Amino acid sequence: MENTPLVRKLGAFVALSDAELSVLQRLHKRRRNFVAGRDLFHQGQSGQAAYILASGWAFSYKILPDGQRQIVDFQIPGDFLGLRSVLLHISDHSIEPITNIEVTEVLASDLLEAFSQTPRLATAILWAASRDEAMVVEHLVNIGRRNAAERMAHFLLELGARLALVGMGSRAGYACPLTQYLLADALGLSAVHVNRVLRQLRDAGMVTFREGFVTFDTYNRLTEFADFDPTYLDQVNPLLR
Amino acid sequence: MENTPLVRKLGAFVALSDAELSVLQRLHKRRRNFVAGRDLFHQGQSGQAAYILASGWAFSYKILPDGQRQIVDFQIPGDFLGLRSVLLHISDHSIEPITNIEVTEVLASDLLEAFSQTPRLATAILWAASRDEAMVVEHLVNIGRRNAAERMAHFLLELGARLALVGMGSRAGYACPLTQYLLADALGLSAVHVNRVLRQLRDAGMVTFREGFVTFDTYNRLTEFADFDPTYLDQVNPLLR
DNA sequence: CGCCTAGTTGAGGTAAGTCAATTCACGTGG
DNA sequence: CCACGTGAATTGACTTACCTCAACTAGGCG
Repeated sequence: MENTPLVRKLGAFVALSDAELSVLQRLHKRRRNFVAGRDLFHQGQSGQAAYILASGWAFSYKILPDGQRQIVDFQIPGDFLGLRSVLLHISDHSIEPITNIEVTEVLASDLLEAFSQTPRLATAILWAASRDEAMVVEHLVNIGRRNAAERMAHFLLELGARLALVGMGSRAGYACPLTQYLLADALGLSAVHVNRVLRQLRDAGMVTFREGFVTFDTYNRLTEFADFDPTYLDQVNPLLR
Repeated sequence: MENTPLVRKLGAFVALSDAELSVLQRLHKRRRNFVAGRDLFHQGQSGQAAYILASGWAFSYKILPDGQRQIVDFQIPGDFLGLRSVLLHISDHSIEPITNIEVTEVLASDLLEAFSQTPRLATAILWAASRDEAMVVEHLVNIGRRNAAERMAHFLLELGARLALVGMGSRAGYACPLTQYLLADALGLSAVHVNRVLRQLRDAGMVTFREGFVTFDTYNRLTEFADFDPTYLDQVNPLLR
């Protein structure tokens, strides 16, 4: 019973007691499904519930008035969807499933109430939110100061490391349902240039992204090229005991 | 006694009881001063304490191995310094004061202990952290999808709105100690281009940044040009009562 | 007085964007 | 079964936003 995605995720941050686990269990109200391509919620909407992604892929993004899109992050199983929206009581971004997805719903009211019963839970959530923020910061550095090829390499490595943490990837590579258009909007590039950069990395013998699979040809050379340091992703042993 | 920067900030998020206020008071251990230009802490260092900025300006940044710098955000009075570092137990970024600054120190251990005494405090901190994250997300959109002039305009407006919240600015403008080099590293531009863009905005009659003062010449035209929507900054009335 | 930092401007280079055409896989309907 | 449309990937030709290098000015300070 303890092996829901949420328990696994938070357990990595804070050692949870039986009492805390049972509070956590009661948070999972409903299991829901959403189809690929239809927004879970939209920027400007007020956030009533957050979700934990159980299976499938999604992405969070913002749309500019001229129609341009910036993807903030991709979500993989175990990740929160819309946690910030719940806390700020308004969504500053939209979330769209890439594949069909399964999620478990967490109501805002339940979450806040759970905090008062088990403060350590609040600490765990705060930890998870901080890790999410650290990822966004790394994306900022990526887009702000790296060129297109380094950016792509860094992105593919980060995604691989995150997938490896949930058993969906390794140093060899991983299955990846992202299109070049999605990559473009995540990396602040044009789709055409994404294509050229992928070819460049492939020709250089570093990574190959073909037909839904990312293959790391020379992992070490790639990490050096991209200046990839996975520290910010590490789920160390529980820090609160 | 209730009017420390931290109390003001958190009180905007969560209505705090007398008991909670007194816990909060005890958090403020020491008042410290740091001089301009010397790092408060450095990336890779383990975070033992966070600070609340009482006066002066600072910025958080990351350095790449080739010496390039990406500034993640600027901190003004009332902002946290290194909150994420404390929670992740390791700093993923550095912080440097721009001016001489005064801060109050909050020890990590005290903060976590306070959570267990007053869970609503944890909620308030989580709120504050979410707002910080929302700002970083907006910076990501800014750098990823806006051109240099829009980026600059958006940045100056955001800073103005934040300063207005703490009584240090208005729609007319504000005092601003940032150099063009700092702006460049925050916006992912070169210092030379920052100079040109500032001239362009000045010539267009939208903003003037001269000798440490930002003056909004035509506030409405500027917000439209930059697509600036301050929702993500708004400190609405306390949501938890 | 001379050095240093911040700002300013010009000339020329380049990384990445735009526009456009082609291919391929897939699904859908006549 | 084939015609057709649609979305994704690919590649070429051309444009451009921003960068780099470089020179010069002005203020602050030992």
